[in-house]
Amino acid sequence: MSGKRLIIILGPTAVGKTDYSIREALKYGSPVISCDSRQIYREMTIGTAVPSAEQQAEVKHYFIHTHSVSDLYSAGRYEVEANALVNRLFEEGHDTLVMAGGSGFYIDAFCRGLDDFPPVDMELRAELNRRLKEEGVESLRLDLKRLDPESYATVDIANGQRVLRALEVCLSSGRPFSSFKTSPARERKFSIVKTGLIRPRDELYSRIDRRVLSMIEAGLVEEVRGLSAFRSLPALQTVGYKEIFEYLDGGISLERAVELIQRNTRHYAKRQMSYWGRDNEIEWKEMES
RNA sequence: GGUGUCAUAGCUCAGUUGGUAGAGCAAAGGACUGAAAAUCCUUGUGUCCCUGGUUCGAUUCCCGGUGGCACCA
Repeated sequence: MSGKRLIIILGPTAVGKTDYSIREALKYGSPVISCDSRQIYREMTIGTAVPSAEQQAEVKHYFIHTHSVSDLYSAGRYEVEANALVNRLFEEGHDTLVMAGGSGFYIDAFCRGLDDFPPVDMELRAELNRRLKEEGVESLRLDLKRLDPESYATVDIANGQRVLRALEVCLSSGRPFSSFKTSPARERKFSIVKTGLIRPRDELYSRIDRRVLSMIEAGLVEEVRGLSAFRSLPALQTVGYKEIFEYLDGGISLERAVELIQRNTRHYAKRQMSYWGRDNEIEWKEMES
C-alpha cells in the first residue's frame, strides 16, 4: 500500500475543522474519518457540535454517532477500529483519506498505537475509584510504589486518575504497569500528514462564546435532560453537559451555566493546543477570519 | 445642595500600628500510553483614584478634588 496518504486535520474546538475537512474530503473524493471522543456517541448531538445532516449528506462521515454512551469507549478501541477502517478504504482504492478531529490522544493512538495493556476488570476499577474517593490518592500511591516503583517515579503522582490506571493494570495483570510500556510505535502502511488549524486567541474565544449560545438556542437543555439516566457515565463527563445537569438540579442559573460552558470550553481549547504544542509533525495553518 | 461612606490586580475584596501589597475567581503556561471535552501541575510588578501637605519615607495620616453608594434636604 505504498503511496497511500492520510491527511489529519486537527485543531482546537470551534476553530472550523468541520467545514475545512469537508472541503478537503471533496477535493480527494474521500470520506471524513472523525476522530472525536464525544461525537462518536449517538445520544450526543447538540452539545458536541456534530456535523449537520446537510454536511453529512455532502460527505460520508465515519465515527459519528456510531456508539452508545453506555458503551465504554476508549482510545484503544479507536486505534483498532479506525485502523481497520482506514486499511479497508485504502484497499478499496482510495489514495488519499481525510481524518478530522480534536481528540489528540485518539489521534496519537491511531497514528502510533498504544501498548498492549491487559484488559481491566471493571469491578476492580470501581473498587479503586471508591478507594480514591474515600481514602485519597495517597492510599493508591503507596500501593503503586510497592507494586511498580518505576511507574511511581514516572506517572503524575498527583493525578488520581493516572495513579489509579497504573495500579489497576498492576493488580489485574500481576505485572508492573511500566513493564507493558515497551513497544515501539506501530508501523502504518500509509503516510500521515497532519494539518493543524489555528486562529488568533480572541477570535477563537468569541467563536466559542457564540457557538455555546447557539447550542442553547438549538435545544441543548432538552438534549441534556433526556440523558439524565446516563449522567454518571464517562461519556457524560463533558463540557456542555456537566454544567446543564447542574442547572437542571437547580444549583445554578441557566445564565451561569452558559458562562461556565463558555469558560470550560476555552479551557478545553487551551488544553488541546498545549497537547499539540510539541508535535513537530504538525503543519499549522492560520484560518481566515 | 448637606452629611456620611467607599475608591487597591481584568472582577470581588483583604491588608499595610507609615517602610511601595495578597487571596478567591478570571487569565496565562504546562503534563498526558484504553476515562482524554477526562484528569492533573505551575504562574500574581498593580500610576494601591488624582492634586497638594506632614514625614527620612505616604497606598496607609491630613486638606482639597473627582467618581460610586447611602441617608438628609
